[in-house]
Amino acid sequence: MCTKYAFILISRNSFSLQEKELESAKAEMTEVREENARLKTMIQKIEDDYRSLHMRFIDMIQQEEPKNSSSNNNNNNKPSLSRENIEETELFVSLRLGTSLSEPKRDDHNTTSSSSKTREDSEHLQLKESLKLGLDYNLEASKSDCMEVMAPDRSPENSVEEIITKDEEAAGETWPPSKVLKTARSNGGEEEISQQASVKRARVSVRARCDTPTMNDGCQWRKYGQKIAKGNPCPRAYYRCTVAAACPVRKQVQRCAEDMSILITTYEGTHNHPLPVAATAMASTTSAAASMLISGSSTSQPGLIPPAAAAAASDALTTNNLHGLNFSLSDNSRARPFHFPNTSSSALPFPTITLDLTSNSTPSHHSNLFSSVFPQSPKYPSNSLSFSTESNMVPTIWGNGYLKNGYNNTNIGSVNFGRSHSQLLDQFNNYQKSSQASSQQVLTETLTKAITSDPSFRSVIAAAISSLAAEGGGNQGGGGESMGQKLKWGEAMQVVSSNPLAPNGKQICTTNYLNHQQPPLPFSLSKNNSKEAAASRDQMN
DNA sequence: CGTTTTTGACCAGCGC
DNA sequence: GCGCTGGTCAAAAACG
Repeated sequence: MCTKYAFILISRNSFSLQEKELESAKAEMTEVREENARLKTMIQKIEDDYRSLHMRFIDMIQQEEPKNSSSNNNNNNKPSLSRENIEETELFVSLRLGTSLSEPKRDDHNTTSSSSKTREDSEHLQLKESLKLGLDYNLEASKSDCMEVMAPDRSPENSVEEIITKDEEAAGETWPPSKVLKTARSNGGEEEISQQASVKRARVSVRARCDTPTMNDGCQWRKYGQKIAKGNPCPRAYYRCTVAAACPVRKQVQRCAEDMSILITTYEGTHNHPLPVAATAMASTTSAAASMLISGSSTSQPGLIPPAAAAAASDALTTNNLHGLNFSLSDNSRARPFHFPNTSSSALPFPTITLDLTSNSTPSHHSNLFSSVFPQSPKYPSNSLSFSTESNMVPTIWGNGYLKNGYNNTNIGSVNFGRSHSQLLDQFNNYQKSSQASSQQVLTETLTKAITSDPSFRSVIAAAISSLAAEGGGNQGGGGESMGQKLKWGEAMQVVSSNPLAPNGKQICTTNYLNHQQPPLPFSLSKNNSKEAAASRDQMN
């Protein structure tokens, strides 16, 4: 009797439990629908914004086309190096790209809505698989002179470090190693030397989660040195571009001491040769950041530049240097908190802008990265312009800006896109799932929203566009391909991802965001020196 | 055999 | 001036 009653009770309890679950599921669905509706509205608005912005942009390009054709003639006249004739400035742009190894696996991809976690996972996967960064920029009018400011004489006499093209890192950053400078001086290149000294050096650092020794950026590199840098047990490798014999571009590759799954690739110099198509993606990204820094620092004065000066830098990007385009966005860029430290000090500080596209989704992790990304170089204050993503759909979504402070723990002049972007992007993630909108469209919308809501982000995008234009219009045959090419970042990324092997056939990391897939092997947290890396490489081959 | 990598040496800049 | 550090060179080794 009692047993029977208990059974009935249990049954009823079980039933009520199921009922509750059903109700909660229904409530959840309702919430999701409401959110969906909100997001649709938001997307609609963003689409409108994007269209208007795009139209304005096209108009500006068309307006500037005649100007460019005339100003391009001045490229060989060292247009404004004199303007740059301040002390040599070390510029350091750090871009962080990459993915998280802890990302949801493909197996996790299910469409059930039983939990928000699962939903997020599937959303991330969908985004990862489909999103592309699509500025959708038409290069029809891309005879660019936006980089001409940085483009010095290209006479045959120019030594390696002087050959500056409208290319990635553009902006006149050169690689004037002291020895090369000495050599050039012995060759009687006094004038050139003075130019070199005046030309600012920009560094573009790409931080990517990568389990291979180097990252496939589309170029061919030859290793010429390796050093143990202070504060990082992982050796720093020095590579030189071998696509062209005299290409001055070099890069440093080093694992992050804090998170050895992160590969820090620092580019310096400008390619003096056509870039392979696969290299254009990275070139575009890095040139965007570099040009931003160059432009910003060109207006800076020793020491902290006032916000107005920083804003001027921003404005220079968004208005003057963009092909001379009036990329006139709202003027709240004045509040842009850039900081270009004292360029004449002995410390040669590196303003650092961090495009944090590694997936660091936990706030605590952000804090860690914030303070210790580059612990080995405390002397370099940095500007960190950080673009983080929450998963490995990396360049597809920019946002969730978590600051990475490049070289010390002082958060000076950082630009943080903050949670607003993150939330926005989350919303996009959700929308992406429900609407199956074209990934590129979503991305451009995302960018548009970001552009319209954040002046800093705006500047970066503007610089990216300018660099793309420069490549299209310049002699970067491989980079710009051809005039009128509809260059989309996503396409470029796909090109890269389709080429997981370096030209020399060795496996290198295209970064997961390029591959749109998880790394095949879990990254070992052991000291990842070059030998282990080589072993890993061998294993993968 | 040509190319790439490794690695110790060298150099310059900077701080003390 | 000295030591430290980052960056580069270049010979030797490894690789294909």
